[in-house]
Amino acid sequence: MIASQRSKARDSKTRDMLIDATIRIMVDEGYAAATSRRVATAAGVKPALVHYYFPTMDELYLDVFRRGAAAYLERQQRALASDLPLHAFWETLTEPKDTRLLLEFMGLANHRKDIRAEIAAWSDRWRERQITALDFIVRRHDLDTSDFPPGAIAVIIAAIGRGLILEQALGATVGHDEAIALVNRFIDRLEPPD
Amino acid sequence: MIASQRSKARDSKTRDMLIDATIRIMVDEGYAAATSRRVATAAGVKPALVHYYFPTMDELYLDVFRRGAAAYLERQQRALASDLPLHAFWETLTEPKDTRLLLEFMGLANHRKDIRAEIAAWSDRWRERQITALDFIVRRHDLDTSDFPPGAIAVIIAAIGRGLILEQALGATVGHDEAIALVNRFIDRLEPPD
DNA sequence: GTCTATACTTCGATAGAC
DNA sequence: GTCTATCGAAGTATAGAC
Repeated sequence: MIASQRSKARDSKTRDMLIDATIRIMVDEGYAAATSRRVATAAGVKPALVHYYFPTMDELYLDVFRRGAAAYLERQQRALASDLPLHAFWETLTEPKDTRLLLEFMGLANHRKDIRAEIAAWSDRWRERQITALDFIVRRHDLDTSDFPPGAIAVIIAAIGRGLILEQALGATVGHDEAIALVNRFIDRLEPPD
Repeated sequence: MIASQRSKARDSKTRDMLIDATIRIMVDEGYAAATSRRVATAAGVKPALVHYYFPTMDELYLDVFRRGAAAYLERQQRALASDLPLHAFWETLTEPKDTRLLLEFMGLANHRKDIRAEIAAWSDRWRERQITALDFIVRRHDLDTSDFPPGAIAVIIAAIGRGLILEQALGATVGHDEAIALVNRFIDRLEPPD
């Protein structure tokens, strides 16, 4: 095999701890708080070790993102293949921790241009799978795809899920309960339970 | 008057230039790039002057936010008082620069907890005015507020607007045209032009 | 693999000349 | 009001001992 001697120690407990620590800090305090020193301290090691595993901080961020992005895609695909795919998909979109992390990476993308392309690529990948599944769902329930364009639905409910999480993080929740109820009503109509 | 000798030079050309520079940097490169040195350079002055007008960086950020927030509220109210308030409101939500800046502040809120309360307070203020106006719109068009709960509509279309801007910043636009078309269809139905 | 030690940069902030 | 000069803290990153 050619592609397996890239970086040092692809699978290592310490490496995982550094990644976990980075996630925790990004979610709790924002991407700007995830410095090499902070990450090292949170993982219980010395700063130099961060650079042993990740020569630059961008490589750490990219590794964190890629790992999360792949796991997220798997979860999404599981949701979209479940009994009530639309309901399950909506649940993944409102999972606080994952969504908060994704929002931080979207902010980081604006700050570190090198990382932006990676995030954009994964966003498109997620979106395309969502559209494929939603298209199937709409057709299965004998609905018109021009009344319920899968692409539009994917964009919209993802935006709503993230918007709710974003505002919740601020502590601003006026209208949230009503919005959630409305989304649930829509989802139940498009994909009746039972 | 008592409350007018707070900080130095409330109205000053240099002060305005610093605020403008901060906005520009935050929008283009993210809040983490808006350091005292970067802001000073962008405004064509020396870093010490930033601290003359804004003793701490948090005070600069708060000033930028408050100024933008107040202007935004005015624009929103103008939109909500126009001929087609819902249409006009939707336009304010998809204005790229303002929305990008707001999203940066939402990220900053996660990084600088001192600033979070201010943003949350303004979010609630915007939202309440939106709900008041939407409630009026829904009733005027003889629609049922239980079919179109104003709070839900406010939350949802704000989330969609921001979501579109956020993804556009990444360069991820799959499904956006369809989503915009669907929103426009909804808005036209709820508030028919002519 | 993990550490100590260190180099170099950038940050926020202050003192004091002009 | 604006600058020069400077401080101490924190940032990324590297060299080299263990």
